[in-house]
Amino acid sequence: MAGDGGPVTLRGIAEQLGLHVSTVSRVLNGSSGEQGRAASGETARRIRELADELGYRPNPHATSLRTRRSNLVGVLFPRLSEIVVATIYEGVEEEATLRGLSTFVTNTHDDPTTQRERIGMVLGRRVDGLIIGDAHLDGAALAAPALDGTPFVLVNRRTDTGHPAVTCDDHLGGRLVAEHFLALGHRQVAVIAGEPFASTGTDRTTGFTDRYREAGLPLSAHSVRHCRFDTAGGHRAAVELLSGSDRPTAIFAVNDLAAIGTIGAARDLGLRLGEDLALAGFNDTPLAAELPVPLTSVHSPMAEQGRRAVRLLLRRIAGEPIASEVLRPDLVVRASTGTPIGPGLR
Amino acid sequence: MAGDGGPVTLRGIAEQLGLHVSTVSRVLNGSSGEQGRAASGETARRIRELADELGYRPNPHATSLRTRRSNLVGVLFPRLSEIVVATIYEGVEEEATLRGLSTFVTNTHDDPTTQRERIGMVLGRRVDGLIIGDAHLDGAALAAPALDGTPFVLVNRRTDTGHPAVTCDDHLGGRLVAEHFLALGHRQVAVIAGEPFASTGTDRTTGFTDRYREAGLPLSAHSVRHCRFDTAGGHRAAVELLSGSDRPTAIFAVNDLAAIGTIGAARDLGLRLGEDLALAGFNDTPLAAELPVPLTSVHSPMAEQGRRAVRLLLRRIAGEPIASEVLRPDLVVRASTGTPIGPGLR
DNA sequence: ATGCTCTACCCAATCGTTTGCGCCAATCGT
DNA sequence: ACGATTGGCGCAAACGATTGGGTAGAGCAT
Repeated sequence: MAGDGGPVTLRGIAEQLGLHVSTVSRVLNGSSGEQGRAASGETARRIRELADELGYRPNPHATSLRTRRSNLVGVLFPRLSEIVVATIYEGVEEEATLRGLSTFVTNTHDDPTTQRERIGMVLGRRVDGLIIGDAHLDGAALAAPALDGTPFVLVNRRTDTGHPAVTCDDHLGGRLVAEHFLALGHRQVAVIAGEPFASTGTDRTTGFTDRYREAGLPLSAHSVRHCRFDTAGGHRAAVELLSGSDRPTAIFAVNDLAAIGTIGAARDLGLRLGEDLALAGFNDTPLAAELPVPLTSVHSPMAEQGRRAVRLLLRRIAGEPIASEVLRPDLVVRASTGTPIGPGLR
Repeated sequence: MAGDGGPVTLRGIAEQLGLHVSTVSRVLNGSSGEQGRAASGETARRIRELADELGYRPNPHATSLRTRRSNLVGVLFPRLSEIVVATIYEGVEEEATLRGLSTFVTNTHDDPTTQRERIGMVLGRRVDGLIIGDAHLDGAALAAPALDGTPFVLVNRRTDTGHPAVTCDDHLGGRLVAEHFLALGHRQVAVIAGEPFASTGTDRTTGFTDRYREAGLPLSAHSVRHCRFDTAGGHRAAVELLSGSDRPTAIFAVNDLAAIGTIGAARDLGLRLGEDLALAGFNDTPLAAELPVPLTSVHSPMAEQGRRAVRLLLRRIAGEPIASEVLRPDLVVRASTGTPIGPGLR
């Protein structure tokens, strides 16, 4: 029962029991070694009993002030309204809760100024570490001097600057799609490559193009189109690709949203998916399967990335040596890549 | 330059300047009234100069401990991976940042136990208030005794228990769809109604059914199907509705995800959208426009709900009297509701 | 009786801010 | 010239928890 006269504190409990606050503190919070030495079994029992009768909850501000540990982590993402990101965050939250951490999550819209601002903001809140999901390949925002000292790990996107990261093996994902297209006999293909600063897009793209090059069918420069990671961006890019003279028979969109934009473009141009045009996306979002023509997509373990990022960060905070982790994707073939248009190629 | 020897504190600044920490505190933080009386203009200037040369950032734990105000708010949602929710959260975050608040946001999966747990968790973090986006109509989780004392407002969903809320006028949204269907001549219609505990679904449904009843065409009980707010749920419900004997010519799905599930079902049953079946969704998510057959949907101001919820909460925290707010939706007609199948009805 | 070791506690400093009050000197009113 | 202001600060007590040191008494051996 709270409300007897202000929130219940260690001191309140100590006074009611005629004990000293330090004794109560040790019983309620001390490392199990201390617990024993702090009070007799009987006293400890009385303390614990009263504490939960009163609904005692330690004041985190006081604890953090004293211990210099906040059990807070900052989480940065471009935009949570993208389902991929939101799903990663679900994993982050799940694992964080399990470990007694709370998270500040914030949208940076991939804008470097906002990124720096938000990093400053969470640092101001004295987080113990950060999980950064909006890294740009050049790692620019991570060079912020303010960051040094505070541990962080990347998730979803890596940088070229070698910060520890948990990612999907995007390069492999791209290869899987290429492999599939090749098996179907597609020789004229294109990539909707996403933003050039995001490793997800570029790695998936190079995975794909590498495989085609190995097959002796290198992609021309104009068959790789960058665009925003959303439906509108995918739509525009697809229109450009599909209205040229040498129209591709298959398109790899590096994420499902761009793929959906591509579907819109194909519709506008009168192309039938899986027949006139093969299309593959990435991330296997729940929508992929429900589309009128179900979408072939690369499945990536998103929530798992989030969980692992938390664990990795925790190890880093503890000062243990850590290494980046790469998770394995796999291809889910559906109707949008239709049937072979020619003999398989190798 | 941080790192000269621990983080920079008021005391550090005060000592370097030969002043007392209280003076520095007042200059840097005092209400503008205090600022003037705290130090001479010259002294104030020196303080401010040194403070930002050293990159001083007040320790929020110390401040919160002392002032009993954390500038933290807890935000509860069923799942952030739903785009509607994520968009509302973007509004929340934007406004919160503007007001100097930070947010803890958490997913409760609409599970009452988790809801209570998470409420306990954010309360344990000593938030100044909560924004609750996962309310159930019965308001059960909000009766938690722990909550009393901490101000909160609802967003997106209201309860029957009269807590202050910011919502879309869902009832009106449902009416708009009914109006549209009636104008197209649909007499046999059905609703995919979402979860029965969420006001969004039930209000949209009754808005719709009320209008049809007024038109002299009351819906039969089995033309209203509850389901989960996701594509799979929509799919199942649609299959049930569409494989019965008196198949509806138009379906109102109370959110876009359920609508997309319906599209999948229609596809499986060989029904052409906008021709054999009219379909309308709700929320006008970015996908709606890109679908092969663009989806008619009710547009609702989602981010704005989030922003208003923050402002409302702030007023409540300040002890001002507040009232619920209802935002106006509007209908966006696209190809999925096709052309009239008969003379318009009234 | 003396010294030792436990057990079961208590003491007090500390984390970094905020804020009511007090104090000294200079200025003002008369 | 003398008391009353007021400008410009300093003092110290909080806020609630943690933690390195006591210390008093009991029990034991010498």
